[in-house]
Amino acid sequence: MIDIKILREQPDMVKANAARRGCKVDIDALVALDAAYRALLAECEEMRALRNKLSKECATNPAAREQVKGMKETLAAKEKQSEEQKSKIDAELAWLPNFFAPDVPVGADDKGNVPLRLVGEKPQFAFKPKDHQELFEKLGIIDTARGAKVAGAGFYYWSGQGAVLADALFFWTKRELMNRGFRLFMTPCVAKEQTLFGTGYLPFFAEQTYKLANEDLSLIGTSEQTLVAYHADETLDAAKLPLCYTAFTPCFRTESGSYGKQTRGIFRVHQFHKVEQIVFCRPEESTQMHEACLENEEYLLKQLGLHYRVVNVCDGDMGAPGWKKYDIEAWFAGFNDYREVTSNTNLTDFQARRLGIRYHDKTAGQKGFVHTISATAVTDRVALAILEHYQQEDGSVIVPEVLRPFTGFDRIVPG
RNA sequence: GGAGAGGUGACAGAGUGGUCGAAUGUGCGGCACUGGAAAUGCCGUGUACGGGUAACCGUACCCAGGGUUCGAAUCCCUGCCUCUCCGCCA
Repeated sequence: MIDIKILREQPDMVKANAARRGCKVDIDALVALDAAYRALLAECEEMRALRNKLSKECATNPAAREQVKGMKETLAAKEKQSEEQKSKIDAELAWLPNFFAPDVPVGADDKGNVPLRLVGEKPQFAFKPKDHQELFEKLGIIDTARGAKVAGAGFYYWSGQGAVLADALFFWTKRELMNRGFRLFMTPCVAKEQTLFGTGYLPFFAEQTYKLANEDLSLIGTSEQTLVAYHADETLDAAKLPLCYTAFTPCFRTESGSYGKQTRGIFRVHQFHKVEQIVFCRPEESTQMHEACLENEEYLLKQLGLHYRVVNVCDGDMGAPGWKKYDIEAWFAGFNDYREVTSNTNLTDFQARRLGIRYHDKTAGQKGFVHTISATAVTDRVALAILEHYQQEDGSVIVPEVLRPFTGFDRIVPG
């Protein structure tokens, strides 16, 4: 949600931003509606002030009672109209996207993302590297056929050494983040509509969510939803900021409309697993915290010995809530390409406004909405990158050293 | 799942139709006292929206949504949540 005052004071800027983001809201009509609403609201408040005044006289003055009675219907009608205008304004406002950081590149889709740096070495193979699907079939560590049998296409099982690898990866990641000041959570895996709205997933990504029948609940698409909304309607003490939270949860996405996109293996699925980084911070800190989260992501990938690149995501590839976003694309030897493994967005006050997450600096007497950062730490995709990166000619996979204390083995072998 | 109790400001806790945005206590901020502190005393201390350069003014908010009434924290209905007891249960 953007500040409606910006809409009033700089409608042209809002209009330009909406155009750039492909937002179809009629800004001029919205501005006009807001003006009409405020005029009507002033009328209502005047009438209420008069009513309150007369009501106090009722005990001693019967004439006042008759006068107030006469006002009742008119006031009720005006109030009803102003409420209708307000909800219409809110509904439109909910569709307005966040603004962009000045350094967000222009582009139509992910091809417009700007690579910032390459890190690590591309692994060299004396043989033709397999993609992760070939590998897990050979190793017997991921089972998509049985996933489909039990839950449908897009679901899968990790099993045996593969499940241990994924488990070790997630466990290790949580420990690393805790060492870097993150508080670990286990969160609900379902959330109310208000939560999805507040975090900016609704109304923008409604088709992506699994809604439970006959309940005001959906499966979470990410623990960002439950972690950010954790502080909904709260005022945080600025002295305690930034707050850095992490959680591991499954993430459910319908992926409707994404057929044909990188569907081989389990790259794009209905359920994946993620360790998340969430930061609540003061507005002036958010750029720095955004970079800090990126540094955490890079640290993890470096420790795992993976080759990757960092890209500055362009406007055409960024969701409506985002102000600036970095993706990290790891090298997938079997695909012979870089593919997104993590994503890191500075949402500024977009979510905080919707959820009512404020901060109060008592010493400076400063108040406002916090900024939130939402960044991946690792997901299953990182495990897939490990498989492709560390594969051997015989189809076995070497386990990255940092994970060995948690796997208890240093090589995944067929079996 | 059954039975009961209850949801008021940062917290505790009054208030059962009007001058209540809300007593009192604690906490917090300021001042006084002190060599300094404790204790004590005095003053102040919610949020949002609208209007105003500002001092300030108005409106709304006592879980949420409806209703009764000239007027609702207070009465009625519905929902949500919490607590206690019983049952069931990983």
